[in-house]
Amino acid sequence: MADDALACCTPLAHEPLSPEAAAHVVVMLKAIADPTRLRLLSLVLSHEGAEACVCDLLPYFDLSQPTISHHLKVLHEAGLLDREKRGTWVFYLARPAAMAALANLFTSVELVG
Amino acid sequence: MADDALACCTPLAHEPLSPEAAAHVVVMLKAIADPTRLRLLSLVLSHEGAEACVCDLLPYFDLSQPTISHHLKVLHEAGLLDREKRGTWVFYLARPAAMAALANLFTSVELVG
DNA sequence: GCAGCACATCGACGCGTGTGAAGATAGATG
DNA sequence: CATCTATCTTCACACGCGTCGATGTGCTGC
Repeated sequence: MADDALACCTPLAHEPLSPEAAAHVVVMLKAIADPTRLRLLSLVLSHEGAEACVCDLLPYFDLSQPTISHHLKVLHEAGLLDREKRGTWVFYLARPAAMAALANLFTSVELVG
Repeated sequence: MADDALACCTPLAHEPLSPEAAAHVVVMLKAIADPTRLRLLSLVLSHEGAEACVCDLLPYFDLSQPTISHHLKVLHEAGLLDREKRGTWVFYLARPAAMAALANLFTSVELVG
């Protein structure tokens, strides 16, 4: 599912997005269109090694642990973060390809062609 | 309001986004995190002259005119589209600066610095 | 095995939001 | 002014989603 999302990101300005393509892209956009999730993504991206465990992220929010866990799951299922279990801890890792796909969405056609 | 949105888009990976900055960015992201609005934006961007009137856009959707109008308003208020009235028609114009701001959000720091 | 920690899942609540019907506005035309 | 067209606004409704408390799972150490 995550790979599908990466494959479908032609620039918006290149040609009208089909309803199907739009539905695919929207999964990623909905995931980051939330203040908490956007900050979580930014925290992971700018953290050392572009990875962080849940316990690293919790202190930044006035939210319960289940809520943070829920948001991380959404980011993971949208293909924006990878999940890796190490002993007791669960680490979330940035996916550079997903970032590149999003950036490409908003690239103007002139710069590409 | 729209200009604020453009000013606040440092790359997500550069440093952890503050709650305030996240709230600003989310306004734009929420606007495009909807299949209808994403397609509307793509249609305007890829339309001749990067502009289109409401009547140009309606045929692409199985939605009522007020609903399309509502979505265009959301895109306009998020600073993604400009509005221009010409006689009976209302044209919506792409804002390249807004696209660039979004692209910059997902730019990795290595490529910038 | 048992206690404790890290994280995920479940169920429920309340608010935000996409949608359409009906009515309002504003410009063009005669 | 009367009428038609293009578009926006208002109101109401249903569904989605962010949130939390309680509970479940899985690993660690004693």
